Amino acid sequence: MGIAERKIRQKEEFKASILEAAWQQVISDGWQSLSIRKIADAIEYSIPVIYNHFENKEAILLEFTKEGFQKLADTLQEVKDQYEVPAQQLEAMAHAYWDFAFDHNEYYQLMFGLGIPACDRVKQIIEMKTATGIMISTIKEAIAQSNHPETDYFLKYHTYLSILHGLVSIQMIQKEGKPDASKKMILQDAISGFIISITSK
Amino acid sequence: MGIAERKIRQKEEFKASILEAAWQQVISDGWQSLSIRKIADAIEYSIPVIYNHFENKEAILLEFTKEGFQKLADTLQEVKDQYEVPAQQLEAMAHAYWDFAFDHNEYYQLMFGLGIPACDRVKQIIEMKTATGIMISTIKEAIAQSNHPETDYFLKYHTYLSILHGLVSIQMIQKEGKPDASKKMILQDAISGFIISITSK
DNA sequence: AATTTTTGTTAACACTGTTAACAAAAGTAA
DNA sequence: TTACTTTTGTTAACAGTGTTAACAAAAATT
Repeated sequence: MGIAERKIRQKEEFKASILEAAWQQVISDGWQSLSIRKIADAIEYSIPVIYNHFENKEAILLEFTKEGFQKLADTLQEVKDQYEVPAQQLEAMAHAYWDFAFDHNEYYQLMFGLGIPACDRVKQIIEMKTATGIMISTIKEAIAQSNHPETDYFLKYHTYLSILHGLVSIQMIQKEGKPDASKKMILQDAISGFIISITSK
Repeated sequence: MGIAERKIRQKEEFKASILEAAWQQVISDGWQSLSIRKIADAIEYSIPVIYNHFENKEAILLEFTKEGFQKLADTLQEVKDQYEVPAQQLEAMAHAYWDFAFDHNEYYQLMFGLGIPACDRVKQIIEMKTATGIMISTIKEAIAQSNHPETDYFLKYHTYLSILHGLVSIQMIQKEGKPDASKKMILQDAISGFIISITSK
């Protein structure tokens, strides 16, 4: 009986079409002006059908948040694989992180900014752990090869991520769109300082 | 004729009472659930009176943002004055920044986070320039006394602020309330690395 | 005392997210 | 095919939001 399978397939397609319409909204007018009504309007269905597929609006945004972390994780892994030395990996990943933030502005804002972090549920985003896992492992490797292998890797990871997020978000507040290449010097400056603090004393 | 003066005084008081009611709302339920209606209810007036004193809701939040930057500037200046050596000043200011962020959580979220930074108007907050001015001048002094007086101070300032904001906001996303003292080691770690990058090669 | 200005209110508009009540279509069983 | 059940979708409403136009009341001015 392929009938049941067709049904769940259609359900998946419907869900995807909702997300697609929602994403269209997000990239054209920002996630703040995303509304259930506009989504319903776009897919030419009534409002409550959306609630058959998503518990609420937050669930839709959560979907994008997950997507964002998955994309970030993929990007980081890809970049990491292009190098051998942990220090080089950390530097390359920092630049990739920066590029991701500005190339996928909407994702980044959903993942971090936005003020509706739904702090409780943040830990339940396993895609986030994927991304952080890649960073942590690289930090660990860098520390292992350094002159101070007893260094607290979690502290260093936290520092690494904070520097990256800080640079990105300060830049985002001041300017919209991707900043010019000269602004990347700030990233280079901060991240090389960080790497030195690990590799050598 | 003290009559005109009384009027503007009353107007000021009214404005202040609006802000007070609003702030009460903010600290009890967060700025996201602040509403004009609740304010009107609290001050026992009808809704439109608020619009006689504030252009819109954003103007009210902007007021708090300014207040926040002013408080931050005051705090930084006060801490800075307790030290002589720029490097020590930078370190102390970093800790003061951290404490401010968590002691005045609501202010900090309005000042940076929140996703409604109203990017256009951000530059018009002169209180922000006051705060950044204090940091920049200290960075300049630190660079002047270093072995590399030709270092780009604006780049270093940007790095300094990014590290601080990054540390704070990452911490805020993961936990609510003030983090335990051990978490401050991360700040210590990052900021001492930064200071070394200025003072010595 | 009449008139203008300020101040405040009521009521509405145009939006939000969300849900209860109900109709229509689709699938199942006799 | 007919009767029944389940899924799917719609209409209409509730409870909110920011904002504003039209109007009444109070205060100040002439």
